[in-house]
Amino acid sequence: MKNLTEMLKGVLEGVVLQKIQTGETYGYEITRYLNELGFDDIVEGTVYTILVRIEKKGLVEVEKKKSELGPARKFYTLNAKGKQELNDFWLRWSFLEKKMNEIKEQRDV
Amino acid sequence: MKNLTEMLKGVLEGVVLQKIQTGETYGYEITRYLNELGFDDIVEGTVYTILVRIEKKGLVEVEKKKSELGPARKFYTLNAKGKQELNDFWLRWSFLEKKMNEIKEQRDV
DNA sequence: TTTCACTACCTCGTAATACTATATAGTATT
DNA sequence: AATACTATATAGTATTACGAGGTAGTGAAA
Repeated sequence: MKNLTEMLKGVLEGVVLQKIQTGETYGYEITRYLNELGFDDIVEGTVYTILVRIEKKGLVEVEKKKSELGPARKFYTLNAKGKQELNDFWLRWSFLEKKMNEIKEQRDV
Repeated sequence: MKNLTEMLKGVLEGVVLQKIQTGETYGYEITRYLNELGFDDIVEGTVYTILVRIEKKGLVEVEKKKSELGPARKFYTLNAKGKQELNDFWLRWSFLEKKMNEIKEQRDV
């Protein structure tokens, strides 16, 4: 999907938090997940930026583990604050989704 | 709704375009509309920057008309390019909404 | 053994966008 | 005269995703 960049602002971080909550994961894997999901244009740089940010915000715990395939991986897990933030994120999303549907209905009026 | 700012990026412009398509309107009225809809924190400055932007992009026609209540109003209407852009906007939104629902379903898995 | 592919992380600079704050001005009411 | 409401405008700021590049480990092919 083209021109999605601006629409992803304020959304992508929540998606990453959700992915982490679903199960311990790391940057490279998150990028692959997003690409497979259909967010083709999301590159590693974008994901790492988000990971640095959520770590600075204190939303995650980080653990470095060796990989058999390459360099060590940095695994992320949500802490209490991260779970709270994820919950708030979905509340924001639901609000927006509801409002957008109200607006959308005027489309063919 | 708090902390909605980032999530509105890439969305608000589309909402404004939709409002204009629904019927000839102007900045002050658009701001009131958004506030009534539940986007309480959106102020006039935000709307006017969007209006300047979509005019520069050539998505709208502008007509100045006198008002009985105050200074003259600048009325906006969508042109062909604006209608195309609005259509593209809803396609982007639908894509994102669909993907977000897929992601959201993992929440309680 | 060296070259390539894949895995994996990191960071600087840029563009786009919403918001803050402030200014200007017309009309009506008190 | 002062206030409230209507109405437009813009310069500066913060946040965010992205582009472009760099570093490094492992294993397979050349």
